[in-house]
Amino acid sequence: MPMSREQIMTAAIQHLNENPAASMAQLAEAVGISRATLHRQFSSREELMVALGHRAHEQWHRAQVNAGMAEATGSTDPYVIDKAMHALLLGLIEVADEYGFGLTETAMAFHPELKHRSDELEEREVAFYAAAQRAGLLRADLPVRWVSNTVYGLLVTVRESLRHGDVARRDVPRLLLTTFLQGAGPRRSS
Amino acid sequence: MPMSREQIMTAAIQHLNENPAASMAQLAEAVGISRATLHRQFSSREELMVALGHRAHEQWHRAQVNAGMAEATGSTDPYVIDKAMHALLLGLIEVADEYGFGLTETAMAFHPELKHRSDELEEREVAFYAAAQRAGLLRADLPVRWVSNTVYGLLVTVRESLRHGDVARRDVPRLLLTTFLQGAGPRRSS
DNA sequence: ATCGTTTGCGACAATCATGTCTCATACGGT
DNA sequence: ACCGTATGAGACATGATTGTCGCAAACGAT
Repeated sequence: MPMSREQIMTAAIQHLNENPAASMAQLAEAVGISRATLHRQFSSREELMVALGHRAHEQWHRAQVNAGMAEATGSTDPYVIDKAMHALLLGLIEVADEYGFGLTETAMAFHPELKHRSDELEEREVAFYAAAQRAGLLRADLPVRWVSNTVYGLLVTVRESLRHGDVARRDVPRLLLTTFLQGAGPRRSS
Repeated sequence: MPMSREQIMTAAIQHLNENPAASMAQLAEAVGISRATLHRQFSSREELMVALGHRAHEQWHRAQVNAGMAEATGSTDPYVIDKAMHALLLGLIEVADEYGFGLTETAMAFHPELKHRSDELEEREVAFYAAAQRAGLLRADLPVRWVSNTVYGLLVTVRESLRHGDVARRDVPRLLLTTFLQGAGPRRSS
């Protein structure tokens, strides 16, 4: 049975997470196929990268959908928005962990098609954070794009912490949520 | 007068912040010198990168020193530690902005010498954050390395926000400090 | 004006990743 | 067992980058 594109992509991503600058030859070896076969599935390195980016965006989008982000954005019920925000952040942890190298790799942002899709997804998320601000769930004195970039930065934090083994995987949701919402300062007396 | 190594490095960094994958030819052009002259100052690309990494580490170290981090680490006076933490974060903003490409570029972390120095600087900072935890200035329920990585991630946030023009530069210190210490959640009733 | 140094320019070899191609082989279904 | 297909191995051309070199021109100080 020929190794499917999906299988190749999964293995390629795992290797790219360790060595983002891996060559096609290195990727083929990591996947366990020959360079020729890799080129038969992805005619160029760029095509592979775009395919990976596309799949990462699908995952990202799925995290937004699964969290009910769109509906929550149109809602004014703090409970609905809060629940969506928690679910969204938990989903983003998975994406950041699986496609971590794409968080920082600049090559992904060069392709206009990928950049457009990325901007689109980010835009929806920004709208959601704005709704969370209106509902009083997020500080309203922060520029909403700063909030969005904060989530991004904290996902980099997650990735680094897991890469270095600084924290246990099961602790990450709690760490991310509390750090995002309460910060690292001491809990204020309520 | 020959263009000094320092001048070359400054111009090179500015260009690398825009295009982290720039070739020696592109860097030479950006600096305003010929490729041959660039090679006369830095015999190899690796030497240039190590020199840039070394300078970034110097700046980082300077930020720690200027903040009085070492003394504060040995202190138990919350005021001293708090003052140092604020100064440190403000200093790190400068470093992250100037050497931003080094935040994400993996090439810098491959050279053993640079990695060693980086680990050393990070270790001291971790010790400082631990002191801040003991003094009650940072949450004690967070792994100290998570705290350190949080600062790192928020510096990525700073860089992205400035790159995209999402926030004004003068607002960054306040945004970073309040986000780090209080998070993005609504201010708790004190 | 002259001399020593630095620079830019162009050429050069070497290396590496990419993309294409051929061909023999192994595999799978019938 | 047979046949079509996918695969692996390897060769090949190509392009980009790197690092080196030589030489002529520009520059600076005296």
